[in-house]
Amino acid sequence: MLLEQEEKKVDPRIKRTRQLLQQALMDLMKEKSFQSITVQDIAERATVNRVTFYAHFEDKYALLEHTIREMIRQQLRSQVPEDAPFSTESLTRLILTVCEFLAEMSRRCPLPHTQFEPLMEKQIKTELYEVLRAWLAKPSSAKSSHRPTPEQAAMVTSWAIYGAVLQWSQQERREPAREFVKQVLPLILAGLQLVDKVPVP
Amino acid sequence: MLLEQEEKKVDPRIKRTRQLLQQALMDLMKEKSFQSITVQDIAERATVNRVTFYAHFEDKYALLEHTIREMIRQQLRSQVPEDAPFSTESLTRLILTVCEFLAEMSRRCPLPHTQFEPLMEKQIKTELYEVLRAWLAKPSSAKSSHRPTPEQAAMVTSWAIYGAVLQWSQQERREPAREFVKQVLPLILAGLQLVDKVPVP
DNA sequence: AAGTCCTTGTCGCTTAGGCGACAAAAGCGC
DNA sequence: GCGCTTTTGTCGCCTAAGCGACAAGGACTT
Repeated sequence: MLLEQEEKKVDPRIKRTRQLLQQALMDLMKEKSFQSITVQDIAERATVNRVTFYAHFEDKYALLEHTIREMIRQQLRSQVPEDAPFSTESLTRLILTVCEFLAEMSRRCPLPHTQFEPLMEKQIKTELYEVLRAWLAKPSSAKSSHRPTPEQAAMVTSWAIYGAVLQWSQQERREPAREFVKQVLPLILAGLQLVDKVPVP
Repeated sequence: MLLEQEEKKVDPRIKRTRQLLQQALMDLMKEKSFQSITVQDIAERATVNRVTFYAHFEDKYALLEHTIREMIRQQLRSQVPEDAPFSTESLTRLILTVCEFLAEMSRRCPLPHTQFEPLMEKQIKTELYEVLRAWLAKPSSAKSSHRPTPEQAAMVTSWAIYGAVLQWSQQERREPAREFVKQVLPLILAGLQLVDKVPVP
């Protein structure tokens, strides 16, 4: 209700420039460490003026944040089609996607990525929260006390999911992701079932 | 001498826009026929406004011309490093590249491409001419009469090469490109050897 | 034939992006 | 410490790109 007509009339040049910048950063990070990448490098690679960079992002850290956010968002949305109905299957895919994302990131940046782990955590949880809130908010129109609000449930669950996946991803001998998801799914589901109208499988 | 400081101070936005447009056209041609592609389609794919298209090209035919020209240029330059010294080996690579290009084009556009064959012919011969002229112009500073000028030789040779390769590419049972090049190389070379300072192998 | 729909070009006006230049702040060798 | 280079931000001025709207031509249906 409050946020409705988003991403409508954005100047296409702005969209393109941001796209170019974040693509440039992703490309560069395959070649060298984030620290050694300069704003100049990014601008050059993106075929964009350095000044233009600053018109869009505070600094390279802000761009990194935005980039990671977009990556996780796209990956989540591709697996969970925006307004899909809630189901244990959707939830499974959701958790699985986070597994793959974290595994991919730790594979690609073995050590140096420890410094932007908090950043990733923030972005991933935020996106998880958005998906979950959208799921839970739909059927709940009746106000029943003694039940958590969809927002509360979404918040708790997003933290729970991230925590579980993080632990999984940090094991050096980790089981297959599918296996892991099967094990933690009941845990995650337990909290959700307290919310109004969430189906019990 | 006359044309020296080319491609220096071109606004990067212009370069980028043209690049985007020609990339968009190439992508679209993998999906549908050139005739059925509209300016709108190209602009959309390139994330560029339709009006901007007209600021750069007369119509889609002009873009096609420019695109083909860039494609053949890049392919030639990648095989023959700009100011490589002339040698039979370079010449072989040159002819081979034209073979591959024409084969690729006729493979990709089996029938519909007959209509822009003249267009391709023009662009390919022009680029061939440029490469050859650069080769032949280098050592020739002594003016000897009764010998063709580098420009004449380059012109004749570019036509000869294109003609030979075209005939080869239109055979339905054609020999391997390398085989073919070996056979016609002496023919091509014969004319070049009349030019000052061209080494006889 | 008249009807709609789409594509093609072209027009001002607005906005984002490119540029040169600058000062401030890091790096870095010595 | 001290120069030296590189990087970082920030300033106006200029130019390319986006937009809405428009007329004019096809193409296709009825």
